[in-house]
Amino acid sequence: MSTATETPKPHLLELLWRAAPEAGRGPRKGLTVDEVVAAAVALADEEGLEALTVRRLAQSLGKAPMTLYTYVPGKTELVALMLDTLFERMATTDAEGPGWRDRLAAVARDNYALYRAHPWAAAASPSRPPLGPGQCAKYERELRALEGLGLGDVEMDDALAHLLAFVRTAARDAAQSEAEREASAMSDAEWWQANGPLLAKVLDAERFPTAVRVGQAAGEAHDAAYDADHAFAFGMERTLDGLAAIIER
Amino acid sequence: MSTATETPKPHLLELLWRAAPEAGRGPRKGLTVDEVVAAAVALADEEGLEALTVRRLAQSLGKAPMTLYTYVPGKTELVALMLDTLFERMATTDAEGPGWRDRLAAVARDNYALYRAHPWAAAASPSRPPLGPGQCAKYERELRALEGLGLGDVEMDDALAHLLAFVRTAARDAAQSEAEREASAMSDAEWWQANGPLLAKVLDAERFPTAVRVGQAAGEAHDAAYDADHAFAFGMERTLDGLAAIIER
DNA sequence: CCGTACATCGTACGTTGTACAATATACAAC
DNA sequence: GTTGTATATTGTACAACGTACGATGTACGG
Repeated sequence: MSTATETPKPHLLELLWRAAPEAGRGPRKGLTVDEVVAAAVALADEEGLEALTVRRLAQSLGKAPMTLYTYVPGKTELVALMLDTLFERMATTDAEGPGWRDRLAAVARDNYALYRAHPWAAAASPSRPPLGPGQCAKYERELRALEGLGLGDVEMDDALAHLLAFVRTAARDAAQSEAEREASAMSDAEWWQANGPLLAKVLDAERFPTAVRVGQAAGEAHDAAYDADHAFAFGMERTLDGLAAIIER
Repeated sequence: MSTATETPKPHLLELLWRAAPEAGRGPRKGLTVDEVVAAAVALADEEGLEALTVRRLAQSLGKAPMTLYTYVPGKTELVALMLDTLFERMATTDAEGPGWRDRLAAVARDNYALYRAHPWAAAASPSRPPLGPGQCAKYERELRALEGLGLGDVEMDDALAHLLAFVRTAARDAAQSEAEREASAMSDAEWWQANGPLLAKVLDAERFPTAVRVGQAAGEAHDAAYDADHAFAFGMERTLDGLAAIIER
């Protein structure tokens, strides 16, 4: 009881910063945390977040499922680790001009590209990501785009969070509508043939005049294929305009 | 083969508009779609989306689990129905002033209130919700706040989608951080005691000068309790400012 | 009055994350 | 060199999920 050798399970923070105690007794470890995380990222990239199961991941590493719990306390922590490595290796581009707007636009585009390349990340990432090295470096780098604009520290954090939340949502919506279109057995024509009559009957222009008019215009404009990217482009300009209101005052 | 009596399973649209064929043969139905949906909404309201299982829902209705599949083709369609009834019964408030900004602010606040009252809806609702009667009425009503401002039809749709996406994300983040705080076994003090030393060691101000300064300021300003509502207030003003750029031009 | 369409429901399958206990291994201490 | 122990690995097992399938009973159309 009192002499029980407590093996405190590694907290998430220790894993993120790779601050494991490095014990020496017992058999050698056949893997590293990085290998597990890398395999998980590869699997999620190729087959999506729902294909990332403990069993599949263990299989891809040539181990039994339960073995992974030696390296990671649970699936939640695994996803956090995946996200942080993604942030650490994130590609960045230079701003296209000297102004704050160019810098923030580059930040937005880089994040959008990241989430489009790894759709599982947009779906998985929580509002406040865990404070790993990758996240911290990203936060530092992106905050610099807002430095020297006359904003207070709190405003800088608010502004960045606002921009990043928009990008993440846009990417998530884009990936989702893409997945829905792929998963849908019906083509657009088939869907319209099946549901068109009912829709026409029920969406009369007297009950919903504005909705019918605007909805039809929007549907024709972007034929649902480039819908998501258009929404991102529109939203990014609006978001930057919104930030301009507190920057250029 | 050719004379096979095909029982076409009801499409989602028919369910949303309650356009079921109303067959007369066989035993009486013991429930209605509305009763099932209402019970599902009540269950999700009280215990969250993850507690909404077919078994629990059937139990709350006094039926066997598989019985529900008589009324709804699957869980996906059930959630769509839940969302549409939520939209149909959604409470709206009047704008606080005569301008477009007051109208849009009212739309944003109404949506935020809806998603805060029914957190599962913010988590479940897809980017493009199904075209049920509730969704259509909501779309019509909210578009009217954008009418007569000189925007094109496509721009009106873009602007509304942009605003609603922001609100949904803000509400989702708010609910998530609230849930995390409740689910966390540790209090803030405990967490800090456990992770503070490592964090202090690893977050040195030389590697991350801006991040440390801004992060500390942000952390102190809103002590994580009213964080989410603050983010909504800030983001709403920024979003409206962003839309102003294309409305007041 | 009968045949059939349909509501109801019990059972079962494949899937998930992971708790638990058994086994094998390699270093620390003597 | 031997022994004790911490630990990596793994097989089995559990509870929960959505839902496919088939049996059973009911009530209306012919």
